[in-house]
Amino acid sequence: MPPARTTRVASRKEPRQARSNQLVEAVLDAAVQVLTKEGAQRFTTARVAERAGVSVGSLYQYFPNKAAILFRLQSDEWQQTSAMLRAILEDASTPPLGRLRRLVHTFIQSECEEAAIRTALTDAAPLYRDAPEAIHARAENAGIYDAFLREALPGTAEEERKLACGLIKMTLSGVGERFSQTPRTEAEIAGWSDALADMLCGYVEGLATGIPAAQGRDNQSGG
Amino acid sequence: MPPARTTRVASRKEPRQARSNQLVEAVLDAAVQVLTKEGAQRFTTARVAERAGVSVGSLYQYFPNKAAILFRLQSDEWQQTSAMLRAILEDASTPPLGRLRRLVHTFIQSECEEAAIRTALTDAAPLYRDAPEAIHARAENAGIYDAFLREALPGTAEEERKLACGLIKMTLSGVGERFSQTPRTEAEIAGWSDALADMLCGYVEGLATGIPAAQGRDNQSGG
Amino acid sequence: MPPARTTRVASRKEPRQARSNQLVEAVLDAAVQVLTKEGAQRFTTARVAERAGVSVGSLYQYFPNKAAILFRLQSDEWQQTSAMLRAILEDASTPPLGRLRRLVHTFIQSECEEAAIRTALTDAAPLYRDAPEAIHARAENAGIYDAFLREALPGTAEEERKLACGLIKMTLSGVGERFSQTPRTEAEIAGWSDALADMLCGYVEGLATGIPAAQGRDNQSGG
Amino acid sequence: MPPARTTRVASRKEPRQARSNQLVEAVLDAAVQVLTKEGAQRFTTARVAERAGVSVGSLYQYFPNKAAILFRLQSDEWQQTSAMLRAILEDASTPPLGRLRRLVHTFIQSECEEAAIRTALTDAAPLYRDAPEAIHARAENAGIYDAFLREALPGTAEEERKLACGLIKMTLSGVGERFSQTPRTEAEIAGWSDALADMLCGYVEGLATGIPAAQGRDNQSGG
DNA sequence: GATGAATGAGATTTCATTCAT
DNA sequence: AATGAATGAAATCTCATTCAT
Repeated sequence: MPPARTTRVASRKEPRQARSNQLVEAVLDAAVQVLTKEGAQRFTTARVAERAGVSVGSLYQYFPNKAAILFRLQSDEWQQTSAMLRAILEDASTPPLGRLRRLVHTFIQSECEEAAIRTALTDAAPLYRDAPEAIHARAENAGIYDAFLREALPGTAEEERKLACGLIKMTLSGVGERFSQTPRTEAEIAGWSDALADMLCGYVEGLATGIPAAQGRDNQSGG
Repeated sequence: MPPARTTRVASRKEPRQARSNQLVEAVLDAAVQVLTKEGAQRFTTARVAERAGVSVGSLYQYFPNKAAILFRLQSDEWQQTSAMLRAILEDASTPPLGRLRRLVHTFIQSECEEAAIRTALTDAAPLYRDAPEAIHARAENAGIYDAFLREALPGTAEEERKLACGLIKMTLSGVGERFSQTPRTEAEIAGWSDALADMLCGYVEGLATGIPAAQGRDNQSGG
Repeated sequence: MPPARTTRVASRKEPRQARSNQLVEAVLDAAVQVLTKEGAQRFTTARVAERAGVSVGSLYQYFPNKAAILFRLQSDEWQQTSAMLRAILEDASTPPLGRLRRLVHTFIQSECEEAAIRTALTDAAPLYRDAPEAIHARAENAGIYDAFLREALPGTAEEERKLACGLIKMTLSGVGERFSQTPRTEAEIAGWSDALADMLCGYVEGLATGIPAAQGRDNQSGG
Repeated sequence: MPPARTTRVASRKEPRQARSNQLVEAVLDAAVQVLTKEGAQRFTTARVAERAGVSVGSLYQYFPNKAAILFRLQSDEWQQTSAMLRAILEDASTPPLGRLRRLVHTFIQSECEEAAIRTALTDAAPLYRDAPEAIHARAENAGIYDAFLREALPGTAEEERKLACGLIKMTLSGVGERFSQTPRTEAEIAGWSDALADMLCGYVEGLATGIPAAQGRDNQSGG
């Protein structure tokens, strides 16, 4: 990969009424529309400005460059996902694996609903991916998973937990991304979510019992 | 998403002579270099031709457009992966879950080795993704997984097997992609591969015993 | 002939401000210069922009593509011709054949004056000819001729008049085009115009008297 | 118009068996096909060579450049027209105006039949038009017309005859070109040809009687 | 004589960004 | 603050012609 002229991606001026600046909202809305209706290839500042009903000049008053718009969109997505994660994984009224299963269902469902924008954002990722803000943002929800696993697997070693955290996270987002690439029926979503939850819960339970599903390891017969 | 002007992506002429093959090879080599050293954004036909030491015109004699070069790269990747899949999953001398575990290790290892080019190809995917050749190519190794699961889970219903196939495939590639995004040590690779293999083997074994790791399901206590 | 990728040829934005109009005018002026001084072969957007003293980008802000510039030039030509046609053929103070004669003179004169640009535009015709706007524009002055002939030949059947309309129109433009291909003196222009007018007036008069100059028809002796 | 880098357009080597060289014929056939099926825009030497089943190299052994192929096509057309002209206008067994009428019918008919190739050749004209060979070739059939008019209008002055020659020629080719631009039925062809013949015969007869259809002249009443 | 791979100038068009108004 | 006209570098792709084999 290239030295990646790291584009500064944070908003140029923080609009005084955070989140409520109409222009910023209009631009972000328009950006989503352009992205989903025209694709990442045709995502141009001119098109976004036009659809937002503002001038390019105004657009550039709040976003230092094109990447910043995309990053902001992605940021919002991440924030929503974070909130969902937190709401589900921290829900003490449900046993841990019940939460994990619910998380899987909710996450896959939302991935399918947002497939269009997510695909487009992924396509556009090279434009904002390497910005420091993006790198930082991605690290964020690691903590939520960790707290969850700390609760689900009380006795586990730090290292092992970290690894499990990462694996669950990657599996969820990787499968979510791929699964939602094709349009899905509600039944399909439910079926796959259950299967994925089975897999993840099985994994976590294996860790809990200390007898990891070690089938296939060299010293084992494996099925 | 947009109607996606589907680019034809197949090679322009089937080079038979040594000279031409050299040119095609040179272009593909150069393409990999440009992609990994400069990134998908700066992947231009002019740059590829220059680095290959040929003229743009020559390049266009063998590739109808830029997407075709990228697709060819991706195609080769897929073919290698296919071969690996087949070699490992069809190895009758190893018990099924042993093969699955070996597959995970080999796959993750290779993902890490090829991380740079794979990331770049992913970035460039919008350019060739919708070409009919690409769509067809992606469907290909489904059969290998299916045969494997048919052997590993003899009694399973068609539908259930299909789902498991898809889930394993998506998990493997999703986790592989995400894991290899950061540079990894050999130890990390081994550790994560084992964890991922544990998860997948556990899942398959669960299917085999007919007692899916149903923890967390609504009618269950969940761990 | 080929399916002819029909280029949209209408102006990109309707320039309202003085500044923009200036730019459009500059481009059109430059286009005429390039066309006449360099020929249709060397008529490129870059050259036009350069001669107009604007950037290519600006040019493309007002014309969606090269064809649109040419079409606009042709359009203007057609409009001028239309106006001339109308002014002459609708002039009630002159007897019909007098008007026809005057039309011939004026038309041939103007064809000779604009020979250079007209030839160049003809050369470039393949670029805009098939655009819907062009097809529509060409049909326009048919009405003027028709009204004229209705007056000159009151008793004639619809069908016959239509044919005469077309014939006169084609003769005028066909001869005009060919005659103006070589540089001409004023005397030549006058002489040929008179001859052509003689021919056309004779033809119309023949239609009027109902005794078409049927010489040479199979049942006739023919001179 | 530009100084027009006058391309030498004559064949590079006169193939020994004049007109019978298979390669030349194949190329010319292919050229016609490419021109009519793909249009002047897509008329490339590569395409012509491919359709002719020869290599570009071979093509360039007999034609010095692309323009030469087109010119040769046009030349052949002109030669055919010349032959037709001569056959009809020199036919002593028919009275002059009868011949003229027959010429009109035959010419218009053939224009309609060859519309496709003629349009394409016209589009391509800028490529060969200015070559000395082309300029010379165009002047050729003037003689045939002149001899004809000398016979039809024995007493006419040199100058007047020259003018009439040119006018008839331009009218015929101009109307033929425009009329054949739209597809026509046999009935249309017959009807228009008669009308055009009426006009031309009327004109010639007017010259013969010495009382040119002077309607519309300033000192006349004009119908 | 024939071939066809190689060339590379050149054409069209797009788009992020600036800055005068 | 807002506008949107202007910029011009850069990207993709074509094609007439040559020349080594």
